[in-house]
Amino acid sequence: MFSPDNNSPIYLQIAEKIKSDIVSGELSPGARLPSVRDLALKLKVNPNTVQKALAELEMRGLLFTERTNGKFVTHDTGLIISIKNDYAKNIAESFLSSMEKLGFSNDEAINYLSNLGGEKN
Amino acid sequence: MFSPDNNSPIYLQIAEKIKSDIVSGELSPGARLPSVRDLALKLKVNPNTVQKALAELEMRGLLFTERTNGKFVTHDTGLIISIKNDYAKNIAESFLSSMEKLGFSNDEAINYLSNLGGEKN
Amino acid sequence: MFSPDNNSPIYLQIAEKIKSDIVSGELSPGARLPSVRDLALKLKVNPNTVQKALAELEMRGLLFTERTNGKFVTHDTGLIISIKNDYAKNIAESFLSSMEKLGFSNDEAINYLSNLGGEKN
Amino acid sequence: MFSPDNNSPIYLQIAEKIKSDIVSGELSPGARLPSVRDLALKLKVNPNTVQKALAELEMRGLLFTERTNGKFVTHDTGLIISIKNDYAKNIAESFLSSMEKLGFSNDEAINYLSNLGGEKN
DNA sequence: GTGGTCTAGACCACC
DNA sequence: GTGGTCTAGACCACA
Repeated sequence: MFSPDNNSPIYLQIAEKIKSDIVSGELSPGARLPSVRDLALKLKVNPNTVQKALAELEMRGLLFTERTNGKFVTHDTGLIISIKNDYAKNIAESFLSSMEKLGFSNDEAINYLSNLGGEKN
Repeated sequence: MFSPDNNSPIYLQIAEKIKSDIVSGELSPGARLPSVRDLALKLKVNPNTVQKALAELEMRGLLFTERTNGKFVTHDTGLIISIKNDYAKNIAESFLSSMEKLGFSNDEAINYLSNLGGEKN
Repeated sequence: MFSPDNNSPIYLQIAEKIKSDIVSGELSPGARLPSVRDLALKLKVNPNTVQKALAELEMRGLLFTERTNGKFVTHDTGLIISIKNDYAKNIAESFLSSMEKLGFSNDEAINYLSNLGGEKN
Repeated sequence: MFSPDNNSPIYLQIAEKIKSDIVSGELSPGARLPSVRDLALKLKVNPNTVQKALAELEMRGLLFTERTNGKFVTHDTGLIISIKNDYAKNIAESFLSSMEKLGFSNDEAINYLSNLGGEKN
């Protein structure tokens, strides 16, 4: 499920996946996550790895823990939206900056994207 | 100059920098690079690190070596362009995919970029 | 085991050895290599040298790495075969070209080989 | 003319070229070579490099020097033939050994060569 | 002075 | 214990 692929540590891949599930609404505010053990089984990784991934998200406030009961998605939709925007901004800026390094101005980069979408497969 | 920043190894940062200098035309085809030792001094890193960075680029055909004489940018402008396009495509697709994970459609992602540009310029 | 012999750097000798173990089937697809440190001990060279050798093979797709877990032979048997054929072709063409420089036609070169075999076996 | 290509030092490339010219008969026994200076000009390399190449061949007895008069191909045709055979043997054995590393038996290697010749472009 | 190789030894993140 | 990165410093062949 999660490849021990080249660059990115597994726990971050997992955290990323859950984060995008939350931010894109696939995991609703207040939803209960499967237990660490179940997640570990499902993802075929060490429970410690899942634990580390969830700790990451809890630190950022996207999850909270009810002792003895499990881990839940935050109810704070404002936070979710704000995190979503932060990420979007980071991704967008990093995109523009990468393209700039290749010699594309911002406008050229955006045009490139539009054309790419047009040709797509 | 090049710091052991977050995630990316120094030698890759150096390789990236030179790569973009080549594809953006800042380093012309056939241009001679500073010697490995000089680069190392300038970038304040170990010569081996520079060596590793340049080996990366040589592998991809962006550089070639004249033994005892130095390292040079390839004369193959076709290759340079093709590599530039490859990179642009990868960057663009990875941008769209990241944004999609946040719940943005391709069009929304592009719009987001345009607005971002609007705010900044 | 691997000596700084005439011309070829140690790391390439190591890479060659492992490459031929892979293409000749001595190392099966998916097989796990000994750890970099263990190989270094066994071959009596510095771990960095082994690292460099394996990086060569990883680049060509013959190996892949699972971080924290080890290095493995690719499962892509098609690739292995294709690389084997590439090498065979290079070796054969370089043989014919070398013999041609000595004044042997292709047929003469092949005959020479056959007779050589005859004497030895 | 002679590329400062990757692996092989220029002086060896030059020595090889002259050696095969001698061994293949293109340079007859007793023939006078162009002066070191002329060769250097023609090959666009440093005279020292030519000097080193010729010294190599002189050492093996393929050339001899007449002071004030120039360098000449040896008259000893027996030596030329014997050197030719030595080289051919080395090349052939190294071919078989390389192919063996890829998993080809001697017979398979020879067959491979024959087929390659048949398909040739 | 040019690139290239190698060692020894240290440190890091990850699992 | 796994791979990966980096440094410092030495040595070599070549031109």
